[in-house]
Amino acid sequence: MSIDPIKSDYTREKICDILRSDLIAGKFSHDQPLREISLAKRFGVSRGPIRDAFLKLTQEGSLVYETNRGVRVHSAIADDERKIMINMRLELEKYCISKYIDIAVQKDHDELEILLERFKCACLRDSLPGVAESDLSLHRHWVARASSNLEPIWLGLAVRILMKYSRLKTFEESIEEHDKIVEAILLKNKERALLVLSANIV
Amino acid sequence: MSIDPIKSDYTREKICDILRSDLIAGKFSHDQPLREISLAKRFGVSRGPIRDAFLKLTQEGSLVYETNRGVRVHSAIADDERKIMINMRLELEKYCISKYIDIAVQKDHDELEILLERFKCACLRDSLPGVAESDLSLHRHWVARASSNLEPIWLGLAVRILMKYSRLKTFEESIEEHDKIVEAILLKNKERALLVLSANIV
DNA sequence: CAAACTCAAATTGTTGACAATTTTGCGGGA
DNA sequence: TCCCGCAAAATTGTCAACAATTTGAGTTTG
Repeated sequence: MSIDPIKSDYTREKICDILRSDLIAGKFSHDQPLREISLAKRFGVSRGPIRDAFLKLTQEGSLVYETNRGVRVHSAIADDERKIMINMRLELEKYCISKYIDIAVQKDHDELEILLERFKCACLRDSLPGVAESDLSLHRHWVARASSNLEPIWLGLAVRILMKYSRLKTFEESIEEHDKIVEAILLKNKERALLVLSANIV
Repeated sequence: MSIDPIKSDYTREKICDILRSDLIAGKFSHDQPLREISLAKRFGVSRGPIRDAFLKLTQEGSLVYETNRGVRVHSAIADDERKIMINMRLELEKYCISKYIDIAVQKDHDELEILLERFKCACLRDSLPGVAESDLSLHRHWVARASSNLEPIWLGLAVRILMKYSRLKTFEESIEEHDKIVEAILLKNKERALLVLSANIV
């Protein structure tokens, strides 16, 4: 299912994902307005799908919308807000990983390893948007699998947290951390998984 | 500002708010699909604004979207998911109320009392959608004022939490609880505000 | 009788056009 | 020089039409 990587027609989902990783990677500056027309041209679609993507990203909190004035990149979060968010994300993701270990089947483990590999490749290619996207996809995998209810809430947190500090760690550190997390999951070692997760989300 | 209650042209924001309170009030059943055309007719607009509202509500987590199949009402959350959400919401709203007490000016306090009054009226009129909407507006006031960054995250939590248990308390209890919260805020008594808030969010 | 196929109806996805609003640039006057 | 207006340009808001996809009833076929 959905194995068409060459297909170049952008649906609203893809546009949303691309814009999100651009946002996380810091390709836009804070408070910068995003114009529907220019992005429509960039992706070769009309304004409809762009508006859809804007609305999703607005709800996630990375964009701000004002009536008749469109959207702009959200301003940076304060340190105390960031602390609250990290605590929430950590609590949430701990619950999800714990549950994921319980319910994951072989097929999930296969997908997990693919996502990890994709993340490593992005790190080695040193493409920041790619790293941001695959990092998010990896975490999103176990969150979504554990609870479709918590996933949108988690996504909003993760995006905002990553937006500012995405350059904090070296790619080598990131690879090692995610290696440890996935390894613990595959071994179904809950305790260790939660421990290494806590080190990753800071 | 925005005092035009008779104005019958629905912008996407209003449509979104109306649908959200209907959702919270339980007007739709779980897994029920929502059709763009029928809602477009109901609100007297085209499908565009309806789609916008769907995307926002999907991101908040009360609707689920599937490609080419539209949206449907999200299924009920499990008890352990609910616990996680309540914890997160409480932590978040505590932070916001505490900050709100620090930064609120007279104008905010005026608005707060208006929102409380609106909530009481809805309770006495016994209109469940109205109660849901004004309850949310009241809490949203101090959250939004404290942090526009945390607001969308808070909204997603609050909606999902309220969706299932909105009939749990009597309206008299709700009025009393909110009276206490607002009273504590106006007196700038942080400790008491956080205490009564904890009793309200369960 | 059940499974598979066919085709029409219903629904979503996308687009381009037009209306409404906001922003921008340019003079004119104190 | 500064500060209004005012009109043009840019941008968002909404709509109706058409394309693509899914659904469902009816029919055929083994």
